[in-house]
Amino acid sequence: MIFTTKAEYGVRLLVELGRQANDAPVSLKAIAENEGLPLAYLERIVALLKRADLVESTRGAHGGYRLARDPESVTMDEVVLALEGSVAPMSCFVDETDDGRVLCSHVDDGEACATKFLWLRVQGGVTEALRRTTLAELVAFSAKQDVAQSAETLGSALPLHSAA
Amino acid sequence: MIFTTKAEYGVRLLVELGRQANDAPVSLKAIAENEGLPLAYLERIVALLKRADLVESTRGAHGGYRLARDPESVTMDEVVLALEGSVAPMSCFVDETDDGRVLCSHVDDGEACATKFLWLRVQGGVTEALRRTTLAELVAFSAKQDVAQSAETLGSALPLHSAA
DNA sequence: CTTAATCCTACCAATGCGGTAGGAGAAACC
DNA sequence: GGTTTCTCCTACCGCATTGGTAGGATTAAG
Repeated sequence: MIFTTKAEYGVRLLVELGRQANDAPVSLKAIAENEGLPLAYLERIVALLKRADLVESTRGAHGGYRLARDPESVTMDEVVLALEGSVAPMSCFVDETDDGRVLCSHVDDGEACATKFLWLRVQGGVTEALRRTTLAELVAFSAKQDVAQSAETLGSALPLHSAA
Repeated sequence: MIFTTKAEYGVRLLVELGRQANDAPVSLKAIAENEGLPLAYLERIVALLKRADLVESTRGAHGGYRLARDPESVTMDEVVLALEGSVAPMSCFVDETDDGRVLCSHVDDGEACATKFLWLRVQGGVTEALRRTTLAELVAFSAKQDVAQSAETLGSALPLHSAA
């Protein structure tokens, strides 16, 4: 498994916030009910997003969370970094270098890892895929799915659950 | 963490076998000592590789393992699939479809996952990186490292404890 | 001052991972 | 034929992490 539910729930949370057109804060309780996720667990997850300045919060009644930045500018690699810590292909990749880029620890014990070469490629593939996906894109996707689904459940003749 | 030590050790094992020029089988004990890995654990790992027809074994004294195929033709996505089961970005990706391609389980409970869209991209990035890396490439890389290292530690230009 | 929300921290069960132990078969070599 | 050296197989175990809960403090609206 590459990611844990932290990433899953955290991204969903952000998408949910992104769907909100106005800038009124959304309570975690609403999101938890909407997505069917445990509230107490979401609280800990949203804390990670806040620490990374991806969401803002207002406390007290009628409070909640809203996106701190334009969804277009939020790329998934920052999001996943905030949620999962870092994307390390292998346990020997200790997270040293500032922003998620990690390097192998046993560089030269005996023979230099041929595996390191491989894992670096994999890591590149993952971070590239994450970086080229923005929150806005996911929000748009989710909105499209909504349309498709309501059409399908209503029995109309509109495009089905395909992407286009 | 994307991969466990199964992938790490398994790939190393294959590289070690690939370094062997002749077709004489190599014992796990030799590999374990060479790489500093626990023998009993390697036994379980190599069983996965054998089940996937990536290595052949001969039992008894002077027995051991050898590659079952040309290293050029062995891509890392088969290897990792054999070792790790499947590369699933998220726990909701249950491995159904034959060869490692996995799909999301909660396709349409409430709203169709925008996250699924993301994880599929990530999975694509990983498998693509794995598929374009062959065992032969890793073996060559490891050999190159040997030369560089022996030159550096000995100051001479002779091969060190390499296969030949 | 009650209510609804964010915050914070400690706790807990289950799972999986890395590793060990102890053998049982199979082939080479004396 | 027996010993040695391997592959094979299965059960076990400590440990860390994950996913989730509990309980409460703080803050602000009404």
